[in-house]
Amino acid sequence: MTPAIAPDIAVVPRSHTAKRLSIIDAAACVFCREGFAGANIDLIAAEAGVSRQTVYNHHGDKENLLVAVVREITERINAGVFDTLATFPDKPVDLEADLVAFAVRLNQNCICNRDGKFLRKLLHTEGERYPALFAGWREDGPAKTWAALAARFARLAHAGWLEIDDPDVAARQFLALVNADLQMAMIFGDTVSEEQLRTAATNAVRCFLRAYGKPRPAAI
Amino acid sequence: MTPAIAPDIAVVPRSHTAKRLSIIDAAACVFCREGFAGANIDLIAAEAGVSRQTVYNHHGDKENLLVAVVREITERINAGVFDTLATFPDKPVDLEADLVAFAVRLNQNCICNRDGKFLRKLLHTEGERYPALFAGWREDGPAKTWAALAARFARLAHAGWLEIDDPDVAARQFLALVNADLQMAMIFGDTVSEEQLRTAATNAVRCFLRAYGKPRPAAI
Amino acid sequence: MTPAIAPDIAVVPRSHTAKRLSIIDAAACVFCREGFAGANIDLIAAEAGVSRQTVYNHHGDKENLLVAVVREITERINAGVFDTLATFPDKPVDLEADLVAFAVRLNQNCICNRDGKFLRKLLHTEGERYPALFAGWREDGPAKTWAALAARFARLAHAGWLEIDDPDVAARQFLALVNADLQMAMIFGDTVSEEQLRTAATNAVRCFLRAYGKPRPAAI
Amino acid sequence: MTPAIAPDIAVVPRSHTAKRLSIIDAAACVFCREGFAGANIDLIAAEAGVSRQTVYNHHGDKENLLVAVVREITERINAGVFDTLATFPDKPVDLEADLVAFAVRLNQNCICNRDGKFLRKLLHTEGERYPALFAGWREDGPAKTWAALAARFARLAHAGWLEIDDPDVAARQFLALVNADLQMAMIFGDTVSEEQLRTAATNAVRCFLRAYGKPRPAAI
DNA sequence: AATGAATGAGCATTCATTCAT
DNA sequence: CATGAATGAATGCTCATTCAT
Repeated sequence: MTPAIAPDIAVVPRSHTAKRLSIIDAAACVFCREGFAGANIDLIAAEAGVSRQTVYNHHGDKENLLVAVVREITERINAGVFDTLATFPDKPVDLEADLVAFAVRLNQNCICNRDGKFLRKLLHTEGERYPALFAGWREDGPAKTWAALAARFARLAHAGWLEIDDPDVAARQFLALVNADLQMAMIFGDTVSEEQLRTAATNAVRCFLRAYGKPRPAAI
Repeated sequence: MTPAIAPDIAVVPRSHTAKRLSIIDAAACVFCREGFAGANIDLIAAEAGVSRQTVYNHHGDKENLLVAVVREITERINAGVFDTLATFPDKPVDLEADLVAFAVRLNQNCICNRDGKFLRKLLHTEGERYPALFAGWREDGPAKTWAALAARFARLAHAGWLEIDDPDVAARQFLALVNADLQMAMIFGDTVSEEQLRTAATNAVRCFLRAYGKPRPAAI
Repeated sequence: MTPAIAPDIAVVPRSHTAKRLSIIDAAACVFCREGFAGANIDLIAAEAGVSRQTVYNHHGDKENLLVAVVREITERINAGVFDTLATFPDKPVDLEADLVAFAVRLNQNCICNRDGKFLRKLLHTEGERYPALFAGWREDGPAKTWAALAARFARLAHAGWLEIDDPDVAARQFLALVNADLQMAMIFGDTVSEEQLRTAATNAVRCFLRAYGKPRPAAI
Repeated sequence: MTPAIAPDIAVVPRSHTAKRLSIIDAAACVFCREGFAGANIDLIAAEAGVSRQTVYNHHGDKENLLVAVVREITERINAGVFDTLATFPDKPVDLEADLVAFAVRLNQNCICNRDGKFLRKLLHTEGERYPALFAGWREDGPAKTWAALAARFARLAHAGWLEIDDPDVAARQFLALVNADLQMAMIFGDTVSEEQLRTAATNAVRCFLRAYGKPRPAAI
């Protein structure tokens, strides 16, 4: 009955973790759609494919479940943002093209994807009521990613690609520009095409470079 | 029962309209704080200083009340935006200073005030679920205000103050930049100081002008 | 619309108070039958002939309802005990007969009646879990009634009818004897006949007088 | 699976019976604390140090478990009472001292101990609802112990130590007096000191002997 | 228009009980 | 025998909505 192959050792925990994850995903989905108060635990359970009891066994409480969801999502988002930040064009060939590609990745992987949408909605619906819920995210998320992005801009400035007074401000502005054309779509849940992503990124980067770009640095 | 004397005509309707307004204000407040599902009609009634029945007499239904709230708020917001747009510096003296003042007004009167916050929250919490609710706003709001702002930019460009390819894009970018520094504060309901408003506007306008400004047009 | 006759003035409050009382009575009944945990608020409401909401409007909470029940019952019991104490034979003609009559009244009006049964059951089922609930009762009930009864015995002793060392002990013993024959019946909710009451009282008083009675005091 | 060697025979059954007992003890404890309806099988299992399944394996049902608890406790109580009855002073030297010692033992071993408390609570909480549960106890318990005690008193009376009309009544009264001073403490679960026990017993016996004692019989 | 009650639905949560591993 | 999940029924409580006064 118990085969000798290793993977099975992981079977029970896997199903456990898998259930945990599917619960959190379903909960995120329902919380976003209906808000915390409007979310129905039975619906979450059904959407996760588990019984109501399992939800309670795993998370004990609706509020607890929200906490777990926020934690999970913010962790994923943070990880995604840092991954994407790592693709920032430190030694660009064609700065505009590189920044556009970067902006597209940012939108695709962090802002316009499922998790990004969840986080944004949760922030707006519950951010003011449970600030503590998002305190961790603020510290590990924006506080650090904005600084990291600012550092990249500062390096580009130092290398002669950009002309920037305050890299922090520039970083926030870059992100604001990158989102400028997509906000409405995301609020109403419209699906965003690749082309829209690219256009938005291009618009943003062009504006950004008109503001802060320098006539390409002297090549050595 | 309805006497013919004038005073009464004023008294009853006034209190009627006043109640209507206070109900809508209270409802807006509670809907934003608690979300539609979490909002309690008794609480709204209490916060409006009227009885539950009066709420039903006026609006008939929770959903109806939401509709009324959205209508009222979007109307106010739209009016405010157009009022503020009217203060756009068409014939600027000091373009940067004029744009900064404009941006401050925009934030102060349309985006960071009570109604702006309400609309933003409602958009995020209910926008995806009841897109129809906001269809009117989209048409009368962003669609027109963005165009109007784009037209102003186009005129400035034509007058030699700006160098713009696509005024629509520039308008969206201007708005995005104006909000860049304040989003987090607004999500968490922090109070925003005058100075923060001014700094945010200054940052935004500087970036915008670095991107699209021209060495002041030749004065005649 | 408002008739001049007095009774009507009391109509609304009456129904309110009447409902309050019927809720408490029903709750007492159900709490005793099923215990606090087993009591079903819907059942209480039904038994009281009101809607569930009315129960919540009046008492807010299951626990609160229990508190109200205990308060009401202990008040009634205390009042009944003091009323009965007032019938204690201070200047007896036939001491035995007088004490028997007193004991019968005590059992009938305070111990074997509905309220007495309720209080006893609540004491046993919830006394250890919510001692605070009954703190008031202990102070205003036993503490005072025992003392009052002891005082009566002391006076009888002083008048030469009894020979008592410690009136407090005697009072407790009198009560214990009065109940000796009825405990089992009350635990199982058997109905107690008048005759049983009288026999129990007679047995108790005979024992008590054999222990503490004096060969009738010298008549003047 | 079940080896033929003796030790195992002892081990498995022992643990089995031990578990059975610890389940019943835990159940008794929880039933008394929370009442039947409020008792949680998981809690009982945890308190017994076994798994929920084991509880079901042993007793099959919550109601069944209650039956087992009542059976066990009443058996223990009955056994205890008869053991104590066996220590009744049949040929007393100092009747008062002997009866006091007997009363102390009675309280200590049968009434104020864990089982006594459990039985009393169960009687009050479930006695009226499930009279059948306690039918066995009534027959094997009070019916017999009261008779046995009455017989002892009758013998003492015959031997000239007591003067009693109805030994049954005297037996009930003795028990009532013995408990008079401790009821309140037991209802609220207060711990009862040795001294309190002795005082209560002394008070009771003094009263009893004043009522029924005779100037010590002439020694032969 | 306000107040209090009622109705009926909904929902979070608990729990007894069973099943598979 | 333990663990964890599942099922299904309760149950406390809230709430939208209506009605009567």
